[in-house]
Amino acid sequence: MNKESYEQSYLYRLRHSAAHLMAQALTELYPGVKLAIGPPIENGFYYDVETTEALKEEDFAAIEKRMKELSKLDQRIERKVAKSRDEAREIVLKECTLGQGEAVAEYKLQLLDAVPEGEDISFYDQQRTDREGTFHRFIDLCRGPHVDSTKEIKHFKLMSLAGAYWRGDVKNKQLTRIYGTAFESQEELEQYLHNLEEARRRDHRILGKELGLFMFSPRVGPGLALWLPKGAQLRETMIEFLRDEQLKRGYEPVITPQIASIKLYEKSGHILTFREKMFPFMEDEEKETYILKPMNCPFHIEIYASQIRSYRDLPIRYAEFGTVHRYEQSGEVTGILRARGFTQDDAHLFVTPDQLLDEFIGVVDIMNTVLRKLGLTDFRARLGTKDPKSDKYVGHDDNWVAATNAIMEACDKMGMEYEISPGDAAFYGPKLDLIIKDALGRDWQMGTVQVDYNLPERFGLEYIAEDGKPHRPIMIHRAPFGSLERMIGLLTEQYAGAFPLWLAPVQVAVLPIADRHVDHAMDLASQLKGYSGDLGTKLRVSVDDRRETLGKKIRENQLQKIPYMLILGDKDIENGTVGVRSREEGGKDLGAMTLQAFVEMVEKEMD
RNA sequence: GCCGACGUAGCUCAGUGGUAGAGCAACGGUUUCGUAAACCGUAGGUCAGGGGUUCAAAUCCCCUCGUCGGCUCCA
Repeated sequence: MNKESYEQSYLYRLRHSAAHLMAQALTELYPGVKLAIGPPIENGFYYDVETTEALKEEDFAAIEKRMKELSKLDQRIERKVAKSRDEAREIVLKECTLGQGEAVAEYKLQLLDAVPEGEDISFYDQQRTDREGTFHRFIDLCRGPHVDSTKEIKHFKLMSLAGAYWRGDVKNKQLTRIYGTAFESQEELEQYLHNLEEARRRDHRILGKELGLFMFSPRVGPGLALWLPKGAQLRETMIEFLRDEQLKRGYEPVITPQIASIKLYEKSGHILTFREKMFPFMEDEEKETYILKPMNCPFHIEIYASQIRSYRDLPIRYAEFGTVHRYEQSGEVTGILRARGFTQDDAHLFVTPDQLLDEFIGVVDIMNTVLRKLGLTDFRARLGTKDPKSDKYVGHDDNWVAATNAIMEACDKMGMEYEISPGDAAFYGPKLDLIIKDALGRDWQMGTVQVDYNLPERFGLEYIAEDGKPHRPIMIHRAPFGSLERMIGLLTEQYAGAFPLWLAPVQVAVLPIADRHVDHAMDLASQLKGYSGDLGTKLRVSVDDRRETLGKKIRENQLQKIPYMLILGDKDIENGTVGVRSREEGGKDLGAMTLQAFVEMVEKEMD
């Protein structure tokens, strides 16, 4: 179901009503609770509240119990429209607060003020007297729509608690957000919970450990990954792929240091706009301050600026797999999807205004090539623009407008659809980002292209044009993966660890059946690796020479998601064949074939 | 950083105030095996760290660190 049809659906209304039912239970159980907002969301609903005492997850059982009781009362949910803003205010203060007045109406009054002029101000009212004669009522300022009766809300579960800033602003008070979910049937609810469990098994942090890709150590520090041999191989493979692709397209590799004097960052504007994301500064004995690099761009700019550049030299495309460190807040670190140290597949293009459009299109093309190769199809593009209200940007508005227009023009020309997201620009310019969901449905920004008029200006970059006069180049910042860490984390989840053959850290496992087959297995592996023989291939091969049963070796290599196993016993040695097993379909026996035939098969698969 | 949850052997987990456990992995031995876990044995723990309550703490309380779900922020 897509977003639009979901928002029109009964399920969406049901969840919205479930949020109200939860709020009703909360007002009864916690007198004095201040209600803020409670919308339906992608997989359920939440309500933000302010309570006098901190809520705990152990309170959920009591809240759910009361919700069930209130549901059974069969309260009719009725829509009421206030005749005027004043009347609406009266309802909020007198009825919504159930006599507690202004003390609990704080957020609702603010929401009322935010209802645009001319729009209906509606309330949803649910009430009933129970068998003991107690009157229950809940009326809430709300656009709706809702279901007809609380009786319809039967299959729900409270999921988690979180702090959430009022109106999403850190400067505001932090409220308590209660997340829940609701479905039309018990089966669907259980299916959803089951799917959550399944998604957890695809989590890159779990697979990363099981498959030996990467690890973290508290002695190294949060968000600082240690890459294990298989994970490092994966990185090398991805780097090799992209490096070739870039060389083909006229990129030139450069290499720059991990730290630089603070002067570089004063010039770039990082100190003004990026400081809180940088690791603590270092000071040497001469009192020079150094900074661990959070971005590669100023370094590439220094290389550009080191010589007089002619328009004949442009475009210049400097590429670097540049490792950067950013001091992410402690609660924000998420495995390798959000780390404190990560490597960008970075490049900076210095172009003339005439070249901008073509170069931008060239970058989008390389991104498409990358996505296709990696098999990522489920992504969306987002144009991050400047938030006019924020002061976290550098440069003149004219530059911003020109850069934003350039991106839109290029996208239109390529027929690329995108959504505009104000406030998601980089501090120096607007950007086009690719957004992909992880196993748990969270959005992550992956590849990015950014058009930048501002850093060239700050650094006074020039090239000599045909007219013999200095002109200012435009920069394109771009990273098709985004970062190796995030991309590998995401790919791990997309493929549930079963990487495509070209990417798999170990492509082939050779399994000798008994000790007497080990020498032969070693020889075979050496040929497949291209170290001996004339198979004309270079595969990544392991030999499982442990003294274990064949069944066990197969099981463990299958769990390691190794694409092919070659089983080697007396029959094979006699016939000059190997028994080939594919990891597909839970392990498929492809029968005996010659090594040559096997190599032809895998080479074809990798084309 | 903030709100909530969690932290027991290398891994997955059991153990709710009274002598720290299991499976897998490791190690030693036996087995040499044809498509998803051979058999027997051995060893392994400051119960994340620190402080407190108690005759007694893995278990209750406080602090710190780390991890997880969110918020904010981001490749």
